[in-house]
Amino acid sequence: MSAQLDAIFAALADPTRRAILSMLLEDDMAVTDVAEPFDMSLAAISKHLIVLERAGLIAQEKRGRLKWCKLEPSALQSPSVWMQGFGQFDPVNLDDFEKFLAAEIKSVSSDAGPVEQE
Amino acid sequence: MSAQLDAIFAALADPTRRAILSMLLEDDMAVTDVAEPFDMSLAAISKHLIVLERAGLIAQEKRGRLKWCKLEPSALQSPSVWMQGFGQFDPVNLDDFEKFLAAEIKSVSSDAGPVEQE
DNA sequence: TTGTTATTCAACCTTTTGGTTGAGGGTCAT
DNA sequence: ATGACCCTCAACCAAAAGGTTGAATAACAA
Repeated sequence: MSAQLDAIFAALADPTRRAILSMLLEDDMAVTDVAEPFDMSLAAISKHLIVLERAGLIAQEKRGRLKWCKLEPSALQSPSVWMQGFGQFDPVNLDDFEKFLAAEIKSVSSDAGPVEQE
Repeated sequence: MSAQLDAIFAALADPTRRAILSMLLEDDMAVTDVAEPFDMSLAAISKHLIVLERAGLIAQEKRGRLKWCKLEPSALQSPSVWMQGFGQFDPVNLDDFEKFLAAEIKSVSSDAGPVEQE
């Protein structure tokens, strides 16, 4: 449905949220741990996570007092299919992806996100 | 860069803009012709086209008094690569795309977009 | 029980988004 | 030159987005 694509693309349009997804690619994390590298309030991160969940990009499961967040990569399939129809791209390879991911993480950490260097 | 992904995903998050892209997939069009099927002002469509152009998803070229809009499919490559890295999808095939596109157009025409039926 | 930790909720604020209308500037035909 | 057509600009508006703070809830630990 159209609204689902709306939600997914809107969720992906924010660099903080994309950075969160990249973090979750490595491991499931609790909310506080997701928030740790960002220079913004926990409540703000909590909101971002809700946006991601509404879009179906992550799932959140409460265990004890921690709420675990895990990636739902299959949610990216429909927008990916939608997009690919527009171009005659070469089949995507993981090397390209690593490159983009590295650039993304670097730029996010310098203006919006994880603060590792200062 | 991160800001470019921001702009592209944000541009794709609106169903009117996605419908415009789908229309341009079939043919280059002038602004007025792009606007014709939509139930909104020409100025609104003009703004949508500017958003799409800023994101690099279309190019606009003025010839005479008409301003032609054409798709720039290559702009979709980087976000597509970014997204694909999250899933282990099957290679995308065009049949899947046709299906999604049909559903998209249908749903857009019933709530936000081209008004063919009344 | 008391306190600490984890997360969300509620209220608020500012900026952005998506739409409107009306005026105006090019471009073409007569 | 006059007028019709194509498109954008400017000013405005309502709603949504993205952030804040402070209080509230829930689960564990002492």
